[in-house]
Amino acid sequence: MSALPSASLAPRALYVEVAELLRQRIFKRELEPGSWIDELKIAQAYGISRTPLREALKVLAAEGLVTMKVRRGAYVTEVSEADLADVYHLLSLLESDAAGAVATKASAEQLKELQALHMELEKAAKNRERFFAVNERFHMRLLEIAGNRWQGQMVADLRKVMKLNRHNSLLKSGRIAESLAEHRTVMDALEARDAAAATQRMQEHFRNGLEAAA
Amino acid sequence: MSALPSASLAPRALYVEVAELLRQRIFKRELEPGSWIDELKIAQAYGISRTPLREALKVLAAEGLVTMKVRRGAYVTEVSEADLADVYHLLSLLESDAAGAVATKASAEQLKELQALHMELEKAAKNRERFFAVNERFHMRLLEIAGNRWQGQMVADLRKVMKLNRHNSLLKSGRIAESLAEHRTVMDALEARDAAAATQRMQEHFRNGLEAAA
DNA sequence: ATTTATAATTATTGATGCAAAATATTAGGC
DNA sequence: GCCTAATATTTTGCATCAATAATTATAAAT
Repeated sequence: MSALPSASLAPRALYVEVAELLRQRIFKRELEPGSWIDELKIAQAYGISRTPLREALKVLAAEGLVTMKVRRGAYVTEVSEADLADVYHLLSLLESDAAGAVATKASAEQLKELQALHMELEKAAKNRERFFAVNERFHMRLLEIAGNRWQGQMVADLRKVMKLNRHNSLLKSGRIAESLAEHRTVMDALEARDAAAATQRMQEHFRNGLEAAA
Repeated sequence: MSALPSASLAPRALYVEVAELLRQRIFKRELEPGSWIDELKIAQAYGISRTPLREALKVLAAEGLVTMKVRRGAYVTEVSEADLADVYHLLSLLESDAAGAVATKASAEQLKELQALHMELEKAAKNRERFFAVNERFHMRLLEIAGNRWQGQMVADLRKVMKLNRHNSLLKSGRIAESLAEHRTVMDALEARDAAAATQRMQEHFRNGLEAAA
């Protein structure tokens, strides 16, 4: 029925395109956790065949967003509170390590870039939607600068899984001011080139986030 | 031409089966890193269609074993020395954290289990092939006991990627005795329920492994 | 009335076919 | 003799089709 977004400049395969669309629908909770994903319905709605759709579902399964059951199709993954704690623990471990790496290896330009993102974050404090978007960009840029692509991929996947849980602490508006203050201390440590401090500040940032979620 | 292994007790989908076969062929270097994967050839060799094969390739791509290029098919991932260092770094981070968790939360039975695996490892010191197999089981069991399924999945995937590199330090026979001694110190820390020590011993274990690879 | 067995419907999984794109090959021109 | 252009072949990617398995509904028997 509805046409898919036209091919971008760098033409992606259809299954990649569909995977992205489904990701967004899952994050928007149009597809609820635990619910079955009707292949036929979605294929018809998008006006595509089931082949690229099934390939897209396997990509999402690898990311942890959907769960494949044998002969029963794909289901949106349900993330329990315990799961959320596990994911938080890993994000803390991986991102605090990355912060330490950035403190030592980042170029002056890269630190400036992070500083700019942090300023943007401060300006976005009133707009929840925008705050979360900029916050995500800051964290992912930090991982990029850390320069370990496997680490970056893992953090990206974990952050996706985190979005599945509605009790995601980052959604609590009361946390924004505190979150911003913690970010500031991380930036300070980075600019002081203090790896140990950067690691610890980032750990605290996550610990506070988890406590707010509990 | 050749028939696939018959369905096991818990029937898996064909694409899962094929993914496992390809994994083994990649680890055996029948499919060399950097080489192109001929879909048609493999599908015919296994007597299957390209559909489940393509799904299997996407699973392997998610694990990092193969790399998909748009309109150019699948290639066995090439792992550089720099990549190997990155992977080692992450394994160190994730597994040392797991060791700390196990030191505090493992039951007496679970520690006994690890102890048994370690004894098996000592007995396998002369047989390289067997040593590596038992070593892998020990490390993966540790992750299971740590109880964070995402962490376990990540370590499993990273270990697969590590196997792609021929200069994998674990393949150096000279390291076996040292590796065994380091394992012993990890076990001691676990049995002493000393989380900090367990974490540190495991970190050292990986640091030594990486240095041996360089 | 409840349970079991059988039949029908529905959905997943795997195979086949087709079109577009990329690569290789060959012919023609400079 | 080499470079360029056109053609042919190969291969990916998507769609359609067929078959197998599972679930649901229905009917019969205890």
